[in-house]
Amino acid sequence: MEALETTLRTRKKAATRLSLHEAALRLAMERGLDGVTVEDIADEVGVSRRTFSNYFANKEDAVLHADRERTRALVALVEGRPAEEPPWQALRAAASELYRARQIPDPEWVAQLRLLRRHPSLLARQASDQFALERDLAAVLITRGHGLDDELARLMAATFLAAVRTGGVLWLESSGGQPLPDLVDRLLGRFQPR
Amino acid sequence: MEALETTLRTRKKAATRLSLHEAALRLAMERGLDGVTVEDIADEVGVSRRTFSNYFANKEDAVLHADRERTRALVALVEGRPAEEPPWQALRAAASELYRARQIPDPEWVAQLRLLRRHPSLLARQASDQFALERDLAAVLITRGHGLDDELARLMAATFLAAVRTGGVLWLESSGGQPLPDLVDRLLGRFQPR
DNA sequence: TTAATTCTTGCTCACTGTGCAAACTTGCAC
DNA sequence: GTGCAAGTTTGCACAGTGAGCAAGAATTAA
Repeated sequence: MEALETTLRTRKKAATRLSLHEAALRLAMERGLDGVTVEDIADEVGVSRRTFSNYFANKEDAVLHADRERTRALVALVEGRPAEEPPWQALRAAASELYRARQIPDPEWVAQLRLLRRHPSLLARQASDQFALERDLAAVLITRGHGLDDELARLMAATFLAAVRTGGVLWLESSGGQPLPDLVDRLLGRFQPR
Repeated sequence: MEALETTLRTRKKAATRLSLHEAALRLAMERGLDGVTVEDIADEVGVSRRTFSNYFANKEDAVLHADRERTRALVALVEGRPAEEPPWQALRAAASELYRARQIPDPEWVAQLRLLRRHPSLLARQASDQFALERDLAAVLITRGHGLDDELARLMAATFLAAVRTGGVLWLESSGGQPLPDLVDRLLGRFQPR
């Protein structure tokens, strides 16, 4: 996982993408998503509007870049869990790992959650991203065995992601009254897979 | 439920909205969503582009109109279930009722599902619609009592809608090998929050 | 150094979403 | 029916968007 191909070109691309994402998030926080144009974001980073389009299809995508990556990471974590672990337990453990891997509450993450609440169009994109990964997650679960059929795998993946998302929402609504990881883990514990 | 306020004005509006929805769905089926402009849809119905905008924010919304209504109906059905029914059972029953209430497979519904599969942007909107209703559904569940706390209610609502959505996807993938209602009911029986 | 590959940019164009004001339609009370 | 209030449709204008294309710049591999 460390053998990232890291040529100058690759690094520059990653940096630009990250900058665009950060600028998008920051500007959207300051002025609201509607108060920001694609051009504003591009200007902020010092690239052309056209270049922005080379990286992201629209501002929503730019804002949600980190969220997408997070979900991708989550799937990878599930993949990395010990094979003998039962599916639902592996999912719970992967979620815990995800939270443990970064400072909580990650300020950027919180900023994103807040934006999500105010802007339904963001929610829509986020969901779309998650759906795209539902398939992948289900595939990972099936590969892990444990006699999971396609149907149950899909259902678990959908349920799991819904629970994680709901955790975020609830946590934000409760103004962080309790640690996010605990909340999510409790939610995940409230299911009875069979 | 029958005492619909039905003035000419109201009926005309409903008719226009429905026509726009149907035109949007039909054209999208014929040419793919990207091959259809808002103007095409408006022309088809004999109304201006501006008027389209008075009814729907964009073509995705127009295509998904019926889906939105369906989910709304589902929430209403849950609300109508006997109070003594435990929450998850009420949800299952409501889903059954929803399917029973119309011909299966409803050709329009199938058309929509097919479009959803081909166009991620539709998935995004659909999700957004469902999220909006998750809150309402959770509220209904809480009103029904049974000692549901807010957290579990939200989790149940999210899980339930995810399962219903997954049912649709799986059914479509399996080319309708089994009746959709049965599939969804089995899913709902396999996985439940407690 | 050179040639090939990849990335950035500006230009253009069709399409979109919305504010606004003028016409038009409908509802309702007389 | 007439007339007025309330609601609806339309055209117009305008800023913003996403994508194709080709010229030029940067990076890579030789």
